[in-house]
Amino acid sequence: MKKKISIFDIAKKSGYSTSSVSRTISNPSSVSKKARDKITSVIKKTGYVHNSLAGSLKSGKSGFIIAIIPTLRNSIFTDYIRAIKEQLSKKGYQLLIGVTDYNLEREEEIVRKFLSYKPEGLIIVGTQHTSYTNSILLVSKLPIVETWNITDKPLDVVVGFSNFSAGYQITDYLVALKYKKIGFATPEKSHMKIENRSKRRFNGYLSRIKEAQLEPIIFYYSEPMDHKKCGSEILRQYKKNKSKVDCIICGSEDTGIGFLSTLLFHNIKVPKNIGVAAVGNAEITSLIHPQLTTIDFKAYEIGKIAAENLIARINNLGIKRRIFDVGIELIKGGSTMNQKN
Amino acid sequence: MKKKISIFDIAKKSGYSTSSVSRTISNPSSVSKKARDKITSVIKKTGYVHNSLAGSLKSGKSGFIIAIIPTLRNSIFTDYIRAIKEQLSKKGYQLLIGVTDYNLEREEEIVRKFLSYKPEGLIIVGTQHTSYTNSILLVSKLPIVETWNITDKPLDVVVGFSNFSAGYQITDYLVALKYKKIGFATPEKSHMKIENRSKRRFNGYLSRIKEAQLEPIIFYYSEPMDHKKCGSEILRQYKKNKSKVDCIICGSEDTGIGFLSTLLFHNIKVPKNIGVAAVGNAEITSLIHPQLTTIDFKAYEIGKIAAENLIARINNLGIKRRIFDVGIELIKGGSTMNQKN
DNA sequence: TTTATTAATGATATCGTTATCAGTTATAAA
DNA sequence: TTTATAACTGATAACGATATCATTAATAAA
Repeated sequence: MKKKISIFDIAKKSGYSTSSVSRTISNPSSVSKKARDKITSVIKKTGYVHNSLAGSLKSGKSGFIIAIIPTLRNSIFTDYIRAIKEQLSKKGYQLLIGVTDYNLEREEEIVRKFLSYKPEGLIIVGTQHTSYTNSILLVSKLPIVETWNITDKPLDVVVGFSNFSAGYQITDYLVALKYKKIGFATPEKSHMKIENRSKRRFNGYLSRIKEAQLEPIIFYYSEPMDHKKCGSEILRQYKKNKSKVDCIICGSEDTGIGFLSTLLFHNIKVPKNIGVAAVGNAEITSLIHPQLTTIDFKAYEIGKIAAENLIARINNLGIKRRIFDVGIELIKGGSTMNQKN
Repeated sequence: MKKKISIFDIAKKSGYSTSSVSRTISNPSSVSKKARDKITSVIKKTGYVHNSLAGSLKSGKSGFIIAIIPTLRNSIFTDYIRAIKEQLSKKGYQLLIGVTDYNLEREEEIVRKFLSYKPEGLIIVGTQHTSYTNSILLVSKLPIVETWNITDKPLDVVVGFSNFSAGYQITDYLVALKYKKIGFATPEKSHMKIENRSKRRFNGYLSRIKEAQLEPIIFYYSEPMDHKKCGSEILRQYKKNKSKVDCIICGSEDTGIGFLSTLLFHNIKVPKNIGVAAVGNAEITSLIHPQLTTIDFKAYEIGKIAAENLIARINNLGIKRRIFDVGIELIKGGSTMNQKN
């Protein structure tokens, strides 16, 4: 059994000290060219592989960043992770991903487990956590960025948008289009235990509906379900009394996509027979024909800004702002009628 | 500045040795209930967080698994990662993800960097690597699973499917549907530098076309492009001479989706005016109306089997099989005409 | 009761780095 | 040339766990 090669072997073979070898690896410019060249060539020749674990142990810097998300099933979160990953890679940080499945207890477990990797920072989806999660995060004194939901009192930094505003704005657009009977589809009991996003979107809708002096029309569906099932459940309710509603806002992009494709499948014309819109966006909404009218959450941007801020915070660059509202974007698709100018 | 609490502090405060504390953490059943309870309570009280890095250093087991993928932009790879992540989490392994952007030099860099985390295994997309990558992987003696493309001589284990067969099977289906003028859209110069997947799919098509004594009709588009641009480029070529082709197979799911949605946007009826199919699948293809006829690669399954095999290999469970062909699945959508029985 | 066996505990060396500090050599200033 | 400063190098002690081996306590067998 051959013993593994360590920094000592490189030191011996190159005629320099372990210190110089270590420096050559982590900060080459602090070593003379002569030494650097010699050491580098020995490393190549021997096939030596640096051990980051040992390095991190001594230096106290692991280079790990934790990102905690509810699921990998939804493209908004994979876009978000992609943004984070890109930013971190640029700066040499390693990403560790935890998936909670929308479960706060699972989140707590993950946080606990992941803290043992001695991360330098943490990005987490949501602003609501168990009290134990909150306390260990606080005690850890780690830079933390909470994301998606704007809150007044973040643990540290928060990057997101207002769900109320999302619901409000999509409704506002439909009101402007002169829809008079605007419905809203929302899960009966939100499976989004992590936060009551659905409820907030719904409240935004309600608020705008009242301002317009219209009647709220509510469609409930039970979760968890896949796109298509949600769609057919809403369709069933819609069919019961078509004249009562001229447009339906789906509380999430998944539901919107499912509902729209269900309508198309049943040859119900959109937007001629009924308008469809959704709070939430995904690449796919622009590929369906007609394109789905949505509120885009800018998942990528949230991830990007969150990661940038986390890195700045880790490196103690004076971060003053603690709340970043990245806003939302209205995407006007063909699934609702055209604006009359 | 308060000193950080270590296993020594827990040992002292609980009246047991560091050995017992360590055992309580990593193998509780090897410690008496009395000791375990005492130690556990001290850990809770002090808020002690275990340091996996130090543990890994001594034990030589990091618990890290590396997965290297070309991109996070494509849902087939996020599904694949999700499968891997799920399997690894079950067994307590940590996933580190590297993204190559379809670049073999980048892949080499990533492999080198990631080996410094002393992973216990590696799952990688593709079977073609730089010679340097191959050599460090071989030297590392790590369990390795290559994925997606079946190859005769894997580095270690390979899990995937045959691209030739994918091209062949979709063509076979269209032939069976009595299409006579079947076109194939493929990138002029594949941006998939990592392997010539496109070419292999195309060869599968050619092979079946010849057997059917039909004429091959080729559409080239230039990459990299987004879905929609590919779609309109193919549309342009199609429009030049509509009578020459009654059905087009797109070499990738992205292109298929883009082409189909472009056709719908231009009010060209599918499959009435033209049939559309694609090699490759994504959740979205079933949500578009009409549903896109595709060859599904079973991304999730590849990831799952790859991870399961890697874990088995790490734990030295007798793995005999080295090549896993997970096959492919024909999804019959409405974007091609119905089978005539 | 005595002996054999098993379960539980502890002392200590060690994993492979880097931080720290001390020492040496090279370069610039006087 | 001498002195001051900067650039480079090296010896050594950690970082915080766990593996190993030795020891003691508890239980079963004789």
